[in-house]
This record gives sequence, structure tokens and C-alpha cells, in this order.
Amino acid sequence: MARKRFDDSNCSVARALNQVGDWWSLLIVLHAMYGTRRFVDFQQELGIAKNILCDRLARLVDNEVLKKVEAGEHGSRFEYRLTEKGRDLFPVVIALRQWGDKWNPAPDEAPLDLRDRATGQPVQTIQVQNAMGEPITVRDVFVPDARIPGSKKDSA
Amino acid sequence: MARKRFDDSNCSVARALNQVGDWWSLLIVLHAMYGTRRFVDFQQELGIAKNILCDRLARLVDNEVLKKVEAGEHGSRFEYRLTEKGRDLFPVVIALRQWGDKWNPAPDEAPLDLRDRATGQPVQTIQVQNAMGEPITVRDVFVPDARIPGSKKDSA
DNA sequence: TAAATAAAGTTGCTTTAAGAGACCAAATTA
DNA sequence: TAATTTGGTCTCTTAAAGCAACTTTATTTA
Repeated sequence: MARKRFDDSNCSVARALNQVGDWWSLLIVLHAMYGTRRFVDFQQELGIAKNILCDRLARLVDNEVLKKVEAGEHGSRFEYRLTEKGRDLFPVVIALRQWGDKWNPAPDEAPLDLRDRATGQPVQTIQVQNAMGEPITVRDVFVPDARIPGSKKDSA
Repeated sequence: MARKRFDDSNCSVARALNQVGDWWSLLIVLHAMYGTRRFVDFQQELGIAKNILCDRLARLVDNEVLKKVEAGEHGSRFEYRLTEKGRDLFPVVIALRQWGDKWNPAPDEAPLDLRDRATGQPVQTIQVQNAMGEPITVRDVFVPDARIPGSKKDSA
């Protein structure tokens, strides 16, 4: 039925999920990061229905994750390009990718080897760090004034 | 229709989204990180229908993101607790939260102030780093052998 | 110049999942 | 023993996903 929306939620995670938290949106952003820009390419790479792709692209453009620009080659053509807001999803995508690689590795295939252009070295494992740059887990954090929406506790 | 599933995808992002990429799963994990453990609490905090919550909890348990443990108080009681795999979603949640705070700030409310227990200081902004610990963006990365599933290019 | 092709949608129909709310069973407490 | 609490299940309605066919505009190709 109708997926609930969280536009007005006071939780920024819920608001973020409202924009890119459905099945396709993040995959579209991912492929845009790979360099995909055209409607037909998204469609073929993702195997997504055209009407759904239309809808998702339009919503991503509405939310300023993508921008639609004319690219006058061949038939009527457009390109969908990441905005700064869209590129800023890079840590989210990388965190998801690393989680997937760690906990659900492909049985046959090695994880994607992402490297930094400047050093030629693999990208580091993404982690949450404290002010001193030390990695921390969910057990290390707390909310000062216990102002957690709908809950009373502070960590797991 | 049926939301497509990606169990067998050779893309680890797709596989990750298959486990936590629907509207509710990540929010459930988020609240579990806040300390929520019981069915009724999830239900009230999230405002989710009970049958959907049942389904999502069962799936998260199947995928070993949560574990269901008996906690014999009151009526028949269980607790849903994060596994290590579930706690490992911390960077994903934090990355999403920070993206939401940056690009869709709540008009009235300050972003959630997450702090590190050890230092009392706020948690750092999460970022992708190269081997030297320098922050990098999506434009700085490439895939050595151009082995990108379904695509030909390497970055946006 | 006409026909064929391609890109980007749109429309209609079918299937599936989400949501609301009623109902239910086991253990607890009063 | 009766009322509650917890954690579900069942049914029904509605909305969204998927498929396939059709449209439109522009661009090649014949």
C-alpha cells in the first residue's frame, strides 16, 4: 500500500530515507557515480521498468540529487548528472558497499576494487571517528540531553 | 508489482539494499541503535503497522542483522538486539544522518548532537579517505580494471 | 526525401506489498 | 479468576511496482 513518507520527520535519517531510501533511488545514484547519465543506460544497467525509472529520476531531480541537462546528440536527449548534493551521497554508498562486501560477499567474485586516483591505493574502510580521529562504534556514542525522538535511551 | 530483489546481484550495494534497503529496515536498525529492543516500542516509536513490523523484524533476524532473544518478563516477551553485523551498519546510518542534516535540515530543530563517550566531543563528519587518511570524493576514485557491472565508465 | 531508428516518456493493465484495524493466544499481574 | 500486556496473525483496502504497448520528437540511414 502506500509507503509512508517522512518529509516532516524530525529525524534526519528518516528525511534522508525519504529522498533516497527506496529500492531504486540509491542504485540510480550509484550508477550515476559510475558515470551513467542517460535514461536508456540506467534502464539497461538496472533492469528497471521505464515508468518507474521516470518517476525515480523525476523525484531525484526534484530533490536536487540529480540535475537534468540537455545534451543535443541524436534524438531528443538528456543527461542526468549528479549535483553536489548527489555526489555527497558518496560516503553513504561506500559505507553500504563495504558493509555488503563484509557481510554478504559474492560467492564467486572479488569485491569491487575502488582506488584513489592520487595515490593509486585502495580507498580506506569508512568508519565513524571521534574528535581525535579514532574509530568508534555505536556503543561509544551518546546524546548529551537524551533528546532522542520517540525513545528514552541513548545507545545499544 | 513486486519489488525486485537482488540477492544474487554481483553488486554489493544492491545486495546490501536487499537486506536493509526498504523503507523501514534501516529505521528499525536506527532505533535499535538508540536502544529500542521490544516489539511494542518499535511499533510506537516508528508508527509502523504491526504486520509490517513483524515481517521486517523477521527478515532482519533472517539476515542476522538482529537476533531475537527471550527476555522473560511480563507476558510472552522477546527482545530484538543488534548483532555485530547490525552494529556494523553504524557508518551507514551516520553517513545518512549527516547527509540529511546537511542537505535537508529540520527547519525548527538542531541536528542530533551525537558525542563520543571517551572524549565528550561530537562525532566527526564521516568521509571516504584514501590510504593516507585524506578525504576524497567520488571524482577521486577509479576502478583499476574497469570491471564495473553493466557500465563502461569509472566515475562521475 | 522518405523510412527507419533511437531516446525518453506515457498509458493501461496486472500483480504485489503496505497499511489499518480486528482478532487471538500465552504469560502476568491484580 | 479476570484483566493486561506482548507479540502476533487475518482480512480488506489502497497504493505502488512491473510489464508491455504506444507516442513523440529528433536523427540518422537508405
